[in-house]
Amino acid sequence: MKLDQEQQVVEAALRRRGFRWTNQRAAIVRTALQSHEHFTAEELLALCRRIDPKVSRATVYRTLAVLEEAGFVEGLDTGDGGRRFEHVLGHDHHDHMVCLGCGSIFEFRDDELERRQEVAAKRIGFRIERHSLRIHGRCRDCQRAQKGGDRVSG
Amino acid sequence: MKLDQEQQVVEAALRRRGFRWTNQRAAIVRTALQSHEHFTAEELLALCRRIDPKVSRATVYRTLAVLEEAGFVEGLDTGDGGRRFEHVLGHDHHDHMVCLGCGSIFEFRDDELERRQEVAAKRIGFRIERHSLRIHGRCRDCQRAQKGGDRVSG
DNA sequence: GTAGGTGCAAACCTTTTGCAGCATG
DNA sequence: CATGCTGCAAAAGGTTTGCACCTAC
Repeated sequence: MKLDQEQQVVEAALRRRGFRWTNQRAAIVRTALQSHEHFTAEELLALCRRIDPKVSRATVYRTLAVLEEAGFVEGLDTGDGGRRFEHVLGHDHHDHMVCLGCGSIFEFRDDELERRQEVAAKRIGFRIERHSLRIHGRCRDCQRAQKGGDRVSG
Repeated sequence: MKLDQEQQVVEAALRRRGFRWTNQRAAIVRTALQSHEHFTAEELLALCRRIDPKVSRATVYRTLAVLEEAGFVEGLDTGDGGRRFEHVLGHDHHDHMVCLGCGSIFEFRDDELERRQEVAAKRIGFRIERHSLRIHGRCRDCQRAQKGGDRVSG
């Protein structure tokens, strides 16, 4: 599925829900769809402003909330108080491993993992809306680089 | 293991790392150990002040950082920008479901879940140091309360 | 024409920091 | 008695909100 087509999917979905389709939203959606990185709200804002320099921060946040609610975007806490987002159109759901050495993010998916979570939730009558599994550790390269260097204090 | 004993474990560990043992830290550690809830920094501050009314917010944050670093406390993002903490002395590892309706936190543990993560990590040569699985959704009670009220707009 | 959306700036909330004074080791 | 810790208050992120204006439908 290509960009224009994806954008139309989002547009249609939002309209169907009674939202208006504004230039700002078009810019934001298009920018988010184009990004194959995990972006912050601030980064998204900067990128949007290349298309339309007067998109405001507030609109980016408001639109991200709409998109998240509609299921086109997923947010993940970075662990330092911030959040990053990714669009999920054409992606399968996946989880993340974050390298503490270099900050790289590795995506992975395991159906059994998903299933076990459903089971655990069902057991207590909990309805899952979303989840975030973040595994922190060291990627292959950083393990190699770290050999012999264990910290004790800052 | 009882409270005094646990507190001494923490004290000894911090001293060993070269930290001083102050009244404030004693109050904070004791309060954290006593709490079998997931507390926010602000809540911890309020509780500490019952023991010692002049403990400052800054000290609570600074001490939480030390405790987290030392592995006595674990922080978890609540998904709304905030964080909650729990002490891990005498606990097994577990994951969390956070209710978006009422904020309740449910703990659960699934060995297979842990195992699958190890497998996924091994597949790409990633070494896990820690992970956090947070499931966000609605608890049983909040699902009931929400029935029939599907939002379309704010 | 009228909701709903937008921009701006200020408010918010949680966490961090600079600095002078205090208390621990 | 030196250094690390503390309290205060201000600063620093990141996100939300009030309000008047604008625009899609």
